[in-house]
Amino acid sequence: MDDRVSTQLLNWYDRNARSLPWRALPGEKAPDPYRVWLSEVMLQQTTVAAVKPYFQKFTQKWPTVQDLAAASDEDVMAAWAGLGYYSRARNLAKCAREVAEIGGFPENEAALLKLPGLGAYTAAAVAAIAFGKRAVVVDANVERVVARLFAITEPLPAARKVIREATDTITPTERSGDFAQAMMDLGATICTVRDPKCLLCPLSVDCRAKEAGDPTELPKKAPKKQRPERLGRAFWIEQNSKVWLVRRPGTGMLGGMRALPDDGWSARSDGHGEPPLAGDWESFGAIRHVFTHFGLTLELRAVTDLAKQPEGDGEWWPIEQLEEAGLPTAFAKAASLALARK
DNA sequence: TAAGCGTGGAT
DNA sequence: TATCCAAGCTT
Repeated sequence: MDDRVSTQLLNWYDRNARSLPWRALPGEKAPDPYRVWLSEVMLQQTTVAAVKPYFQKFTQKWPTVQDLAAASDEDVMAAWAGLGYYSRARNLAKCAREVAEIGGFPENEAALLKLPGLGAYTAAAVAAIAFGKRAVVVDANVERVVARLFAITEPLPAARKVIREATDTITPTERSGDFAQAMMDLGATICTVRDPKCLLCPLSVDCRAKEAGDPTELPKKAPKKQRPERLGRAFWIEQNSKVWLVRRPGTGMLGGMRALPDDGWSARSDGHGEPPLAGDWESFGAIRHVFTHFGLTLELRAVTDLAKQPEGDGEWWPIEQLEEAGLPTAFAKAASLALARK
């Protein structure tokens, strides 16, 4: 049934492919590797809807990988603000410089895998989509489709190896990039987590989960542990219509991003509560934000009458232009508390 | 292998 | 409101 699966799927894709900004239109030549790579990195654990405006912004600002390679870390991080998983932005800039240095993207999967920010999925996807290489592309969509197609009942993540092997058996030699995108489109629009549209599925004839009854039972997943809660404080230090912003350390939580000074909630459990300098601090309320591995209540404390200047690595930022600072969402929410007071 | 790492939309 | 989840990578 292997050939039938890929044939059916590619026929379906020819009629139903989603039109996306980083895709070549049907009949066009292969898409620009830079755009493929950029979109794939942005799409890591991120929805198509969230990526679209960022992809537009980045390709407008930096039309080629050479342009991106020439950009400062600061500008790249600020442009990425709000998209999440900020190590992607750090690696994006690093990768662009490596690629520009060697004169273009490597075309084979093994070489792509060595670039920063490209793991098994992204290296395979770029090799297949941008360079027409046969590669076994497995993302969360493919995991779901394949687990159902082959009725693989072992829970994730342990099932990854078996799922990859099964995907290998149905990946065609020709058009493996289209095949990968077709699998992802199918997973996103037909073979969905809840309420799969089996009546519209080009693979339903071969689907063992459908045959067994309820495809939504697959893939099984290991239970996840509950999310702890933390309490932290951010500090609004204002003077002459400017606010004091710091640059967070290059690695770890929100690494490399501009931020309000805080009391260390990201590096420990609760923050220590101590403001960065002495003064007459006032409470501006609190916001709530949920990260992947903990929930945060973030109190905002403010001082506008400075006894002495803040010290260390930071900058006075015009409050009128706070949008352009590129604050990650938790701090952007906190800042909105201060702005609401004006 | 498991944990750390964001965010917003859907349900 | 709470939970789940998305075109995963790094250490």
